[in-house]
Amino acid sequence: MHVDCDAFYAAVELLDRPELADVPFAVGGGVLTTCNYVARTFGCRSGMAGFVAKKLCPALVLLRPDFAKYNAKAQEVRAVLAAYDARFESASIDEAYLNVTEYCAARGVTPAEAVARMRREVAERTRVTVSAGIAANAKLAKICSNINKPDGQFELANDRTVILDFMRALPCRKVNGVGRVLERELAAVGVETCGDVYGQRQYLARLFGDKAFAFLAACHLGLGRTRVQPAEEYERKSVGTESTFGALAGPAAFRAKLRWTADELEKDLRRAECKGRTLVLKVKLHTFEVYTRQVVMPCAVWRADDLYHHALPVLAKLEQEMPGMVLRLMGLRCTHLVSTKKPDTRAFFGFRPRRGDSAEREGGGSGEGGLGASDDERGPGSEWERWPETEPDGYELPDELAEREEDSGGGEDASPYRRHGKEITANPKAAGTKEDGAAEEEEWWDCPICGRPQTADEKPFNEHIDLCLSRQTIREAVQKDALEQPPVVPRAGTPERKTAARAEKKRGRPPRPPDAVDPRQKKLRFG
DNA sequence: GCGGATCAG
DNA sequence: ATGGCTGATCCGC
Repeated sequence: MHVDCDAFYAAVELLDRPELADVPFAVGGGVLTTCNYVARTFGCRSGMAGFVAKKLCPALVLLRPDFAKYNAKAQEVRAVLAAYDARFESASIDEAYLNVTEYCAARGVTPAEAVARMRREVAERTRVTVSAGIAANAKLAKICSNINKPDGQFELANDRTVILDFMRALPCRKVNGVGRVLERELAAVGVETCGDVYGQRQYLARLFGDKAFAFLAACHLGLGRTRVQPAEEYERKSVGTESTFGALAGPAAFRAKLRWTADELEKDLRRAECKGRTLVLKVKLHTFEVYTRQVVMPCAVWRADDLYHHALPVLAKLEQEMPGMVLRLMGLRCTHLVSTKKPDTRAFFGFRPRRGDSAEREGGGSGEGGLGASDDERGPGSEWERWPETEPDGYELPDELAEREEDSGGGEDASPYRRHGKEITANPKAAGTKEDGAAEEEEWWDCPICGRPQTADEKPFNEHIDLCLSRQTIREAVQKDALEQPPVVPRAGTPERKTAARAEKKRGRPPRPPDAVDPRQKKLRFG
């Protein structure tokens, strides 16, 4: 099931300020209309630029957003959701996916009954209305939650024929991951609904790539992921900050802005409890052209001084490339993150992020990128996420796609990181349930090499130290390497250190047949 | 890997 | 004349 709060920011504001009920108002940039006035009059969707809305509706009252308030309310809503699926997945501040299979089985109720009850409970406890979609997978549920909005629900039967009929008439754009661009490109080849995909299938892979084709095929068939997991179990991949300003020119001004940006990024990295080994500089010219340039740093950093120090040459080079450039935006982003958090022996080397399977995830995220067509772990009753053994609909899949048995796809729908607030908080306990078992005081031993707390257990602790020592050695070697011979073009067959590191990295991973090559293991990461 | 581009909220 | 910010993925090279 997918739940979506109705005009969330506006709804929360309305609780505080009932006098707004009669006036058209919006929060922040987007037009969010509990008042419905702007929406009805101008037929706009919830995401309209504030200044555009103001032009259309001069009486519009724009409120300054108060994210602390919205987050607090979101937690209230989530506390209710937790009673229906403790492992629900927050997709953003006002959206979530729930698997209510167990809830329904345990109580002998239908999904529609459970969801109706959940929506009633949310409304009673939080005074916020939510809409919900009930369907066989996340992709369908997301679409369905928009059908009877606001304050409604829609169930799409878990039936092949019903689903195929539903998809046949569904405009591609309704599917999460199909944006403006792809919509237009598809329309250009006669594909406007998901049903149209079938007729044009012979062209699609060539035109849009295998990933997009697999994604579109999944759209036609109504396939999507069925796994739902708490947002905090997803691995964060980057932390960045950027800001827009009036026209900015000149090296001195650039440096000042860069310094400020680095300061901001340090704060964000601190909050995210991580540091990064790759630094990406982004600029937008006054002409709105966007450029990014990245640099790999010798080690992961988080301090503003270090960020600035490494970004400055990148900026200088950009200035050289484009003399006299005038900026309207500057941003810095760290990727190849290394956690600076407390936990956990296994996660330490980035081998296996806590949940134990993220290393297995691969592409297929949210964007159009979210074109991942195949799916997560197969759960019970999840045959719709599986490619049929034979292709009854006549798709001829490239082998690699058809055979993909593992893999996650990671979801074509909203990324769990998008939350308008950065931190990803753990799911709250169910509302109305007692605080069972206060989290026992955990004990940690600090590793003498990396300084990170480890579980206070002798055997894993010693194993960690072994690992840490070898890792430290490799890191130092690589760094020395990088410093001593920067311009040397790597010759084939030389770098035994890399080989060693790669072998090292495999440790702690689940065993894999010796000849099976996992392309995802290519990356080297040092923390 | 890098850089550009698309997408979502 | 549809903006700004954060984060993710995919493609071509």
